[in-house]
Amino acid sequence: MSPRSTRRASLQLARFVPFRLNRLAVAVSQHLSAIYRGRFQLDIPEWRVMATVGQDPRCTAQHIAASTRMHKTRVSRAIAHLLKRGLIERVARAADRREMQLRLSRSGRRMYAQLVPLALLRERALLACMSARELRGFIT
Amino acid sequence: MSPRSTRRASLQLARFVPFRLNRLAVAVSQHLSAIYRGRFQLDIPEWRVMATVGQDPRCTAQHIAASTRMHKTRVSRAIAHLLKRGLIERVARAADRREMQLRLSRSGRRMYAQLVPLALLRERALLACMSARELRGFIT
DNA sequence: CACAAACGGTTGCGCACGCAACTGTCTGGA
DNA sequence: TCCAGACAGTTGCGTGCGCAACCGTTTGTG
Repeated sequence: MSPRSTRRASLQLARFVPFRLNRLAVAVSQHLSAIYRGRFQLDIPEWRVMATVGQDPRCTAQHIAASTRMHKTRVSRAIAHLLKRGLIERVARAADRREMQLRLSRSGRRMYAQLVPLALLRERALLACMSARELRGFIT
Repeated sequence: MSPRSTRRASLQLARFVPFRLNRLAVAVSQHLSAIYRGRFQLDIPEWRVMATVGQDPRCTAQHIAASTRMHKTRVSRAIAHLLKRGLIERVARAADRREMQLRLSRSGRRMYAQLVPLALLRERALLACMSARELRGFIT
């Protein structure tokens, strides 16, 4: 019988699934974050906004917050940075002047075009490495 | 052929594995964090220190940092809190007066005894829910 | 034996975050 | 028609974090 199911259960942090899940996610996040920052000077919230706006050209801050599950203030500040850098543009919608429609600027589209294949490449590399080494052994 | 492997690859954030991994980890973390806080008034770094010290009664801050991969300042501050609350104790080691040996106090052991089964219970519940719904579908 | 480098642990500082409160806009009753 | 409540988005504030610099201790090499 494994130590996990002996009479008096013991807790080994290194085997505790929520902990391992978090550790893995942090490692992956930091890895990608370093790439985004080095290549595009984007942090993760900004990268997510770029990715979301790029795939849905009529999206709004609200929509980004909902689909990425980021806090609306985090979204707001990321958008502010991207606006200042001229990577995205904002148009007030006549139908409802509260919400602002977001879309990539010309330079934003240029960045997005580089960003997408790089992200997909990294995802593939991680999955290749993970599904063999990590993900298989992760649950067991 | 799936949209992911068409000629011009597209990036859907909601399908992007690093993003989903992070989202899942955050959700699990917040779930547990709320429990730890509500039940024991512990945040996550403090909880990790309790778990590590509890399972290795001659451990040191250095050891905690290495095994949990937390930054040493984060560990230091968590230890400071737990000391102030009297949940752990610290003894200078004669062999090397730089490192401090950590162990649970009486009340710390009492808390630890409640903490372990609760954590294992939550892990089991999460795995039951995840391996069916999330983890299976996560990779696909 | 001495001193520079390494090491365990702490602290000052700047920064990103979430909460709560705010502004401006829209909506649905009474 | 009007106004209370909801909603999109922003901002002030307190907090927790990581970096870098620090203190005291140990180690190894001349």
